[in-house]
Amino acid sequence: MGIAERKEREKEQKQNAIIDAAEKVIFSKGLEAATMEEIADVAEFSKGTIYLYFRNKEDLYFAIHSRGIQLLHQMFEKAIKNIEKAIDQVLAVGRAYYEFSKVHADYYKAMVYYDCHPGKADSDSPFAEQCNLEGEQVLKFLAMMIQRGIDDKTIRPDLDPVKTGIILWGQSMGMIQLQAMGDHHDFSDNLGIDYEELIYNSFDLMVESLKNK
Amino acid sequence: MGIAERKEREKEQKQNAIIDAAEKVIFSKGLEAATMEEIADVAEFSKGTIYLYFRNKEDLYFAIHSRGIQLLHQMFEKAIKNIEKAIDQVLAVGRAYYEFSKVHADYYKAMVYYDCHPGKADSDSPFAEQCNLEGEQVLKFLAMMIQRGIDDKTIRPDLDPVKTGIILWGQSMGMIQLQAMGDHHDFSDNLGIDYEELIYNSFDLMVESLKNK
DNA sequence: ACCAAAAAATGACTGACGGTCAAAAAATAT
DNA sequence: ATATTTTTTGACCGTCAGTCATTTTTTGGT
Repeated sequence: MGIAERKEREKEQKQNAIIDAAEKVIFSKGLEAATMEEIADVAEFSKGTIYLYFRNKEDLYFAIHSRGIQLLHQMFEKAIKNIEKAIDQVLAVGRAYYEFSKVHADYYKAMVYYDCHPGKADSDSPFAEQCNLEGEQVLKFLAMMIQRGIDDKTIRPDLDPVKTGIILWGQSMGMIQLQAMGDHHDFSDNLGIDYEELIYNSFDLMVESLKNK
Repeated sequence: MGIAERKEREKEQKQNAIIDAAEKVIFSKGLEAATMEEIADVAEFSKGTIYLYFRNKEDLYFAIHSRGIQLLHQMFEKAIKNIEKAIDQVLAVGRAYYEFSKVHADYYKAMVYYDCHPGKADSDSPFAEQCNLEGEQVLKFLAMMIQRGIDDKTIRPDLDPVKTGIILWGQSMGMIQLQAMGDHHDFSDNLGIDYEELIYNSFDLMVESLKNK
């Protein structure tokens, strides 16, 4: 009797359809302006149904966030594909991150929103859980890259791979966030700073500080 | 006739009293949970009066944010007081930033909220303006520090002071934000990472990459 | 085919909150 | 004492997240 399985599948399909709708609405109108009612309309469900599949609005953010991390992770994997030395992979991953923040700006914004938000205490939805897991996987990816660099002697052997991975993550995030800040506030448009160049400069500095000379 | 002047003074006092009340409420209940009604109660005004002094809720955030930057700037100034070499000042400022994020966690959170928020288009309140100005002053402070380092030969002469200042700012912000993320999501508590150590490590790496060797 | 029980979907309703504004109160000027 | 201007008020409005009694659809036994 495959009814239970079919229902399981249908439930997941409906969930994904709702996330699709949420993306459409949120990406076009912004996080705050998007209403559950409109998301429901686009998903062709009633509002009440949305709440059968997601605990609340925040939960929908988590789901979108999760898709974003997966996309980012894929871009990271692709970025290092044809690069020999791990130290060069570090730069490639940094650039991929920046690329992500531009090409998938909507996902990026959703992710930042989640990261910067104090998050209600009861964030124990399956989607929040998945975000954490996927975040850890990205960190693991970075740590492995550093380890390869130590192994192939292109990265200083005195660095801790896990910690260094986290540091790279944090510093890159900060630089990219800086640009995002500059975008929505008028913050320092005064000197006409080229953020792309600045970010690449910062990546160079970071790579420089890791190099095994 | 000093009535106009007195009224001016009173208006400012009332404004500050409202910001005080907003801080009390927002710092104790969080940004979202705080209501204008409660802020008004604490300030001992009616809700309508609040809106005579502030355009909207966001405007109150800006005012709090502005106080936060001023405090941070003061801590930066104090941090470099008795330090000779500019390169050592860089580290001191980084540590002061981290200190700020811990000691004035409430202000820090308010500032992050502002920085990460897409910000409604009409952010042309006097308080938003002031935030931008104060932010630029901090950047100027950092740029001057780098310039001193180039002058006293402790920092690489090939670096652009303004850009490098911004990079330091962005990278430090990213590292500290990482810790804040770890605090409210369960993000990578798995490996029991000591964030304080990690942040200090990252500062060391940054300083290292600036040193004139 | 039929029907009862279970599962899924609905949408009117609630409570809460940000923001407004006509009216009231207070301060000032004449 | 009174007219005028400034300041304050709080009832009111529209909106939206989230709920739940009711309806619709699906399932499984006969």
